[in-house]
Amino acid sequence: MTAATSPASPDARTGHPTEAGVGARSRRGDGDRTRQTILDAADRLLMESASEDAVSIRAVADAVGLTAPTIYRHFTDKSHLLFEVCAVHFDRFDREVIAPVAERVEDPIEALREMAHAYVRFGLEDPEHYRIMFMGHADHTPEQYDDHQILSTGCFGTVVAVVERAVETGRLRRIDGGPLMTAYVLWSALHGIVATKVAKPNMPGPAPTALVEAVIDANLHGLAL
Amino acid sequence: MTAATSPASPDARTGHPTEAGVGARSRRGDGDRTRQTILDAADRLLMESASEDAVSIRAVADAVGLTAPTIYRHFTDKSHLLFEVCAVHFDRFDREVIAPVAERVEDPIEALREMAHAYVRFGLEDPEHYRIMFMGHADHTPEQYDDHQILSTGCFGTVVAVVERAVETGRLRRIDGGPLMTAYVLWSALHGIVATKVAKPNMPGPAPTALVEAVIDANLHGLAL
DNA sequence: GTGTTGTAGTTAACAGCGTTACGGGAACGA
DNA sequence: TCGTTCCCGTAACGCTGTTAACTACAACAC
Repeated sequence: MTAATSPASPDARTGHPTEAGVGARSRRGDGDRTRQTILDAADRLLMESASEDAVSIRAVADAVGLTAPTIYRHFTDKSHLLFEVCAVHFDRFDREVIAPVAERVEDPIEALREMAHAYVRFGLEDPEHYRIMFMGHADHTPEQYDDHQILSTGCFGTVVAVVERAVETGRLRRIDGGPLMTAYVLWSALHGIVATKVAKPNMPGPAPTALVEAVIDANLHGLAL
Repeated sequence: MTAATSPASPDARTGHPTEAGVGARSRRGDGDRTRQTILDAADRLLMESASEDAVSIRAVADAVGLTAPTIYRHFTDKSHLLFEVCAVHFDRFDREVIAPVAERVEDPIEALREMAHAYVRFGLEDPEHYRIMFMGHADHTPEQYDDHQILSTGCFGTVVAVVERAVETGRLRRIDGGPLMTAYVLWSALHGIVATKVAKPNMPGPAPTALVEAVIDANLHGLAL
């Protein structure tokens, strides 16, 4: 990568951190910088390999020029590392995509439609992140991501708020279970679309974009005659 | 289990196969019986442990009183073994649950409603089977389950037929993409419900049954006012 | 009865995994 | 200068899926 030093070479004590590597032993307070370097490397590995299996502790360690046990000084667990990597993506998605739509788009229906497309686009962009966050075994999930946390991470609250606005302005029916249930209904369908495409990218079927349109239309206007 | 021999003991050459074990070396043509024994053991392990990780090749081999490499004489791969285990469940579900509903229930709408509930019930009954079949990495999927096969396994064809009947009898709208698209819309929502509950059983939210009702109602009558 | 063949099984081993125990050295405060 | 603290490496454990090489034995032909 860089010309200065061969990055992440096993025995290179060449001095300063390389692009992705750590290089010489970090200073006393530089643990956090190393931690961030590890996060970045894991993120990159996860995106490039598109498989959680390829992101082994040893692979991450190699990528940053450390040894495997050192990772455990910065992260308690492999699942903690991976979830933190994914949480960054989900947080940014909520902050930079969903929240702006909620503010920008006046019409709640149109806002929901835009969010739906953005959500599916986001899920399919880095499928492995989506898989780890929403499709992984609960036993492999760190405690802090259990239950409510994983929902708030997934921009669910923003959607509920928009649904509430739509119900209050008379754009959506009020169903049993309230706006929360409505949000779950919509989210389930979108999650189904993403989860299918993430798990089986080559499965035949309609293009996600067309399916999202159909799902929204069906949920809004109904399929029955 | 049985009183005759200690099942699956490492060195027991005591004679006849035990309940789950193979026991004495099988005859020339008895390879298929051993194969089935392995399938049953893997199925049982998968249901009891509720985790694919617990179903290691060695664990299966131990359960039937064989050594790990022997498994490879009957199955080319771990994924092939697991998928065959799951395919049995899905086939039976289609044959014994979905198909009878399609025949028994005259009203296509009511049939779809019953199928939807049955589908979710089935998925949550043995979650690990559902996870392996529909939520696993495509790279871990044996070739013969790729693409169309996995769809026909999942009772999709039966649903499409019912939707077609509903459209032709004027019970459902004809949407862009035809009955196939309608089936995908409905299936996506159901898959979303099951996939969420399979991955995160403790996640807060409405009970699956209530959610299924809400999803069906929304898709039939629409949420918009 | 005596090979021969093919099947079903074994043992040993490889490469990789997540993870832990332990030790050493550099950087800091005193 | 001493002692503490933080960062990291080496070695190792027990597990995984999988392969190679070999053995035991039932079934067949002669």
